[in-house]
Amino acid sequence: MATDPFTSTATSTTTAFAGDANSTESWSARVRTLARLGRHREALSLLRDGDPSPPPHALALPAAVISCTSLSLPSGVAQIQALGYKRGLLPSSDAYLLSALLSSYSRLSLLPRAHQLLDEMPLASTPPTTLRTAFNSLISGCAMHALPAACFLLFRRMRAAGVPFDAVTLMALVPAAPHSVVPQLHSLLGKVGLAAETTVANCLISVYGRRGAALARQVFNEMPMASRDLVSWNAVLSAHAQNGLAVDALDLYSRMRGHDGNGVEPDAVTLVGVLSSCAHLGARSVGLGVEQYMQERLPGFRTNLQLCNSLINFHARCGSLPRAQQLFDEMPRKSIVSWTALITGYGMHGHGDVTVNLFQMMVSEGIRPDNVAMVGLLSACSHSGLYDEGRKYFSAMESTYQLRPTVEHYTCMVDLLGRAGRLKEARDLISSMPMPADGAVWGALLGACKIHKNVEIGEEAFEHVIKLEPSNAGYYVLMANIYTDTGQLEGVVRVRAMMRERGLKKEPGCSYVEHKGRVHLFMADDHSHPQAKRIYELVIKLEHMVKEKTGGTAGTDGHSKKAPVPLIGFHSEKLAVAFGMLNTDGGEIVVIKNLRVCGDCHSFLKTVSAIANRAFLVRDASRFHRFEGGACSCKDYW
DNA sequence: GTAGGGTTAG
Repeated sequence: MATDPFTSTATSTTTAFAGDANSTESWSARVRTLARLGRHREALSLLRDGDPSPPPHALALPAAVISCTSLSLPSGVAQIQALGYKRGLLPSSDAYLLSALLSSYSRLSLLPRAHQLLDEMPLASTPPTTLRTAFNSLISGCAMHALPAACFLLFRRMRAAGVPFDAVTLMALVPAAPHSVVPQLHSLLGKVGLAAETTVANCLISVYGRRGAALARQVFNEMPMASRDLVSWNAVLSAHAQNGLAVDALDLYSRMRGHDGNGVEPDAVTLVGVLSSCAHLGARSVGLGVEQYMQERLPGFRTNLQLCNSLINFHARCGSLPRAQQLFDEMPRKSIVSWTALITGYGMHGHGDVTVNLFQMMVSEGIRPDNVAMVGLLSACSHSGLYDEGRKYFSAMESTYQLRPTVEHYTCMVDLLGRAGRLKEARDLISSMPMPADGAVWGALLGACKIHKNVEIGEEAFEHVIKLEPSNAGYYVLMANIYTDTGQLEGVVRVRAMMRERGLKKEPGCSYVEHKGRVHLFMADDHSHPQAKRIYELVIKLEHMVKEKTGGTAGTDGHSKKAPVPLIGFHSEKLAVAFGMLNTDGGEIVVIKNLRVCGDCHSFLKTVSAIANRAFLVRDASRFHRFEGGACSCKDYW
């Protein structure tokens, strides 16, 4: 191979080793320096072509192995190995060369050669520390190739031969281990006094974090403050962000930046986790603060694909869709994640047409959709009422894109069919699923029954959903609302009794608005805000104006049609909007809400947007509603 | 001079 700087002179490897007369640094040391700088071709040329006096020092060889590995030159590695035997460094006298070779063969997917090399080492006459690093290298190699059984077989051999293990051994084993074994390794680490080391604790935090945040948090909490480094913070923060504990993730972020952080500065990894949590919560001010930090302190962030994707996702899901689009357009390189973030954002805003176009553009750029992109597309179709497109893309999953629909895709389809009023079809789709339906699927059907006031199918969905998620209060509330809407008060009483028996409380609704850098949070019927008096006065005034304008039937939910319409409590979004109107003169008021907007608030906000000539952008639990001029961007389809 | 920790989208 002409491009192979090492094997091209295969016959002269031992005679043509180079020196560098002009350097006071020994040329062997220069090989190492060049390799360390990533100048692998130069390192190998020097080793191959220079004046071979003095002959290469043993310490040049591991560096050369690393260079060959980086350049994917297995034949070069083999030559160095041959040289190692000739010089008596192998099979067991140079621990560094052994480690480099074992790791190199693993990285080059030549595990049998690595095993062979290890097997050649004479157990009795090799120093235990050399054996230890050799085993560590190969265990790490097997872990790299996701071969847990091979890792543990080596570990067992190691212990049977009386070879000591260390933190490196266990840090290779922990991520490879089946989850049930991790606590055993953890206690082994504790017994030998290694669990407190920063790198070991970090490894445990990240592995525990894959299955919930509790154990990850425990390890983090048990670390002495001073030994927590950036990686410790990143690992524990990500553990929370990835397990849906966004509030805790943001709490950790603020602790990290404060006294507890001990001067640790967030990096791109930190910010990816923080932005993801902001996107989930709708924590606009925190996310915008992160963006500012990136611009000031991480000038290279635009070349960091993951970080850019997180920022796009944040903007797409927290209100500034144009900013998301702008960032997307400016990206030098996009991945499917970038596309999916934007697709999902347009979907949440109800721009189904844009979503479908984006999806087609993505495909025409040669990006094959994955399951996540399809969830974004299908849920966009459902939010926009694109019934035919939704069905088309669902069936294209298998026929065109070779993707097997998951339970989430079925959930989107049940939602799509259900919203379109095809409740029986939706129910039949659930029965046809090749996998067991989960709570979300039945919940989607239940939600559709709420929209279409269908008690019969609603009861069926309810029965299933409470078996699967007995403690999710939202489903009981949905069922009770179906009974309310259809005038079946005994049903309401029955569901409320179930909730009481099971100790379930409706999750309190809350909304917030940001104003002048501060977050103003409102709960339903909440009087704690300093401006509460004025806010309530405005809501009551608006209620009266709305009633006049709509002829006294404000709610669309069929709430008591007779005589004086009672105010339907003071839902948090009304309070938040009123606060926004009192404190700003124009422009859009952005409200983030934890639950879905109810029918009454929805028609209230539509009418108020016309009366007051203001625009409200409300992000609820599943999408955006933009109220302007008496209408909502969801076209009453949500 | 060798082996070794953290990352996004529904």
